[in-house]
Amino acid sequence: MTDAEQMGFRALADPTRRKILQLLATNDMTIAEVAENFQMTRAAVKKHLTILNEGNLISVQVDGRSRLNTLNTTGLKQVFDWFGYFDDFWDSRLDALKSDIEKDMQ
Amino acid sequence: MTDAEQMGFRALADPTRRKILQLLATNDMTIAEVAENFQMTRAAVKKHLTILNEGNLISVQVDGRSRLNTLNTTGLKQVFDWFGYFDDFWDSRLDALKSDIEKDMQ
DNA sequence: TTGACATGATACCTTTAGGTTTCATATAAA
DNA sequence: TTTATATGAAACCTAAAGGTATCATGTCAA
Repeated sequence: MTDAEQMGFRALADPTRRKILQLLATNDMTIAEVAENFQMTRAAVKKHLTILNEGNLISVQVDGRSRLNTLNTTGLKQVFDWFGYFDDFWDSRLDALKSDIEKDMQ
Repeated sequence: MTDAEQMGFRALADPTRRKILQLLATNDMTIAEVAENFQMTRAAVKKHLTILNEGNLISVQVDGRSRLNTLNTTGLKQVFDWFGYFDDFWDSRLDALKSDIEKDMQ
């Protein structure tokens, strides 16, 4: 069983899936509604939604014969947390940038 | 030509490449040094480094016959910025870090 | 209860990814 | 100048990814 972090990164690697997340950030949508936004079959979109779900990036509310896909921040946070490893590096680069700016302003 | 954001996400999708970035966050390394940390051939590691470079996640300093791979925050930042789209959905460190950055930039 | 509709699921195809092996090239050292 | 060393690069293999088409299933409506 692949770990959650890996599933998240894998899910985010595809541009269609990232766009789906952005769509779902605006509105919860059924599979059919999501599919309207792409030039691929509903089956293909369904596969992407499955992968997003496995990465905990979306969750699904079953409502009769339709399923509403909603954004799930759990997976986003897991991936996001990975970046914390670079906080120090990041901050020092940020400091460098800051002093460059200050130098320019003098 | 694929856009920079996509190259970054693609580069981060592989666990070996993420580990390489963590190694390089500690020390700049030659290809051979990076390869010592994995059970795969140097050629395979080289491929990973190429993909990381294409995603602007590392940069390379040529030094005679050896090449020193160093972390490049450009690509990290590009990927990181993508998460900004979801700011409204969470209250995580993203908001904290972003406001820190904004404060520093003032 | 019958038919339409939203989705699930499987088989299949093509391209991309990740890996190996092998050989070429450039530079450092003897 | 010769030899060892660090890397580049190409050919090749296998598995996974992303897509299609097709059919099955569950649910709503008439």
